[in-house]
Amino acid sequence: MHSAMPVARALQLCPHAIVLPGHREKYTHYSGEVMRIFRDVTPLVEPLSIDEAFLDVAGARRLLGSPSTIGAAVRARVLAETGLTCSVGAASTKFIAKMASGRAKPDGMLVIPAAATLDFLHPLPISALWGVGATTADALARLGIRTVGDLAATPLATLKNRVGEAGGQKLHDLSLGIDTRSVVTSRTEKSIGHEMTFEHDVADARQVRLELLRQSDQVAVRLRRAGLAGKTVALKLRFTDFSTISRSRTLSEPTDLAQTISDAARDLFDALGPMVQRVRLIGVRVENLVDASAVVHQPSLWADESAPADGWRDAEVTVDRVAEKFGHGAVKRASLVRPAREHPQTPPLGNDR
DNA sequence: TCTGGGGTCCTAGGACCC
DNA sequence: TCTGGGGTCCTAGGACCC
Repeated sequence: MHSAMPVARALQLCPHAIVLPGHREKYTHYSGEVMRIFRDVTPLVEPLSIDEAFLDVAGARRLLGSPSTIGAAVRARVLAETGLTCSVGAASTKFIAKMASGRAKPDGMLVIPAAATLDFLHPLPISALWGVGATTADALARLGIRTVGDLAATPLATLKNRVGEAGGQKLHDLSLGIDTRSVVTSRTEKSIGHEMTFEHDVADARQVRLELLRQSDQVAVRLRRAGLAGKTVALKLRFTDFSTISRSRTLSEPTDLAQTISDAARDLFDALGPMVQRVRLIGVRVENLVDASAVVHQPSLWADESAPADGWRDAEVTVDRVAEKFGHGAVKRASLVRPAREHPQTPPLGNDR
């Protein structure tokens, strides 16, 4: 058995295994404790996931000692204060440090001095590189590239040809130990979403819509807690045969409201037409996040019942038609194709609507 | 081997603008 | 009337990570 293995598969291999539920709150709590210890060492901490972070200790060396001294101290403190073991990788770049910590697992430490970087890197299989998964490893193997050393000896143009512009450049740089990224302490979230696999695949569209409503609500709550609003609503569907599709719509302004998110998600779902396959998973995600306090709310075209009926209704119909035909992103331009003089009764719509 | 839920980043094509 | 090159935005899909 190994990590990320489906429980069903694990039980096949090990029928007497005892399966325990997860405890997210506990993991979040301990994550906070561990990150606090990291921030005691240096303020330059970049959390990478719930249980890892980059620490820039360049400025702390005079005070705290060599990288291996600092690493040993961090490991000792985490164990003493949380009871958890952890692994440390130390190197002159983030990428090498990350790979070193991977080689140090479990419960170990590996320090790679700058001068030893290529000796450490080149014998490793390419699959050990951070960012190289099964697909990329296969594609490179077809070029006869198996180790990081092989990669370093491959012309950049060949790599770009095989795995794309950005991917090729990244692989080339990494194989030479080049990584100019610095430790970034604050990163803003790019998207917030929820998804869920049904217990049994679902054939009833109403049940799917109900779940979309629930997820939209959860996403909206998380957006508001984070003080964020998002402009794009994305729907994800996975079917019985595991095929997966996504549909998204960009709104005319960012939202953190469950109703707006849910309306968009439901529209995207309904636009797919009648369900031909049973649904295995659905998800709602809001992307293009911005600081909610920066969002200037335009008067809503749909909700304002005090507006002169004719003008609003007229505009509403146009906007609905445009949105239906060209997608919600096109609504911004809708008002531009209807000169105001043709509709003198239409109230001002605001600058960009 | 029938495959969770949270994310990030990249690509490619089309529409559109200057 | 047909044309280029650079750039942005939007959408769909996919690779990858923990």
